[in-house]
Amino acid sequence: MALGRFSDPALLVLTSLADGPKHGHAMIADIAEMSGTRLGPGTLYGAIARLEEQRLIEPLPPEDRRYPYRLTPRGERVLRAKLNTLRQFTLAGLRKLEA
Amino acid sequence: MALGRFSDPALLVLTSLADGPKHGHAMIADIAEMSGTRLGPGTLYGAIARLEEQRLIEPLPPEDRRYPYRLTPRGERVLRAKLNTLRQFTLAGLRKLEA
DNA sequence: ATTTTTACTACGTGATGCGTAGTAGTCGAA
DNA sequence: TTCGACTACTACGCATCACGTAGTAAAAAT
Repeated sequence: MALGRFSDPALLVLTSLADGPKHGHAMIADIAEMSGTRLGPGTLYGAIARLEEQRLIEPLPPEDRRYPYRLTPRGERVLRAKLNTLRQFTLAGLRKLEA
Repeated sequence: MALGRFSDPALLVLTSLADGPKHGHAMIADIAEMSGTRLGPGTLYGAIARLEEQRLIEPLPPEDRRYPYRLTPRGERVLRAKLNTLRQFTLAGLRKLEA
């Protein structure tokens, strides 16, 4: 399966966790502020479950009714690589548009 | 529906057309070189059909058995906006990872 | 003449995006 | 003290999309 299937919500979640652990609801707020995209619960928690299966994020002990998650080392590596690739890709694309 | 659903293959196709019209097979080669992702025919032509429906790309007169496409003005605007957003997003994400 | 390459079309499955509805705890105000 | 609003999820389901496989057909190469 690899990581070819790396869709928007998953990337948003990983990036939201890049500066520290967060629980679901906090991610929604963070992502909305960061990107303007407000994920619905189905979208968010679906993405979270898949990322956990892939060991890119992992749960922390629950506090109250909150289930915080953080990046795994692997998740951090994958995120960094993905962001770098994307950055280069966008620069190449914008350069293409100039010509 | 908007443009929220703007997944990888669609972005790859638009970006491939950013520096000039191409037909399907040429896009596959271009995209593979550009991003390392080799789209299968189902993925590529599905994305092309959807982008044409959305008037982001349009067909040119066929040559031989080739069906070239080019960006519409709207497609170019949308691509530019998307690439800029993505670039800012990736920079913000990478900054988060530093801290 | 046969194989290979080019350029697609057709189709099906499973994953995923995304919305709606529902649950349950907490908190402040009437 | 009960009513509503907010927080933080869970459950469910439909429609879309990614992606692989198979097949068609013409042209080029051998």
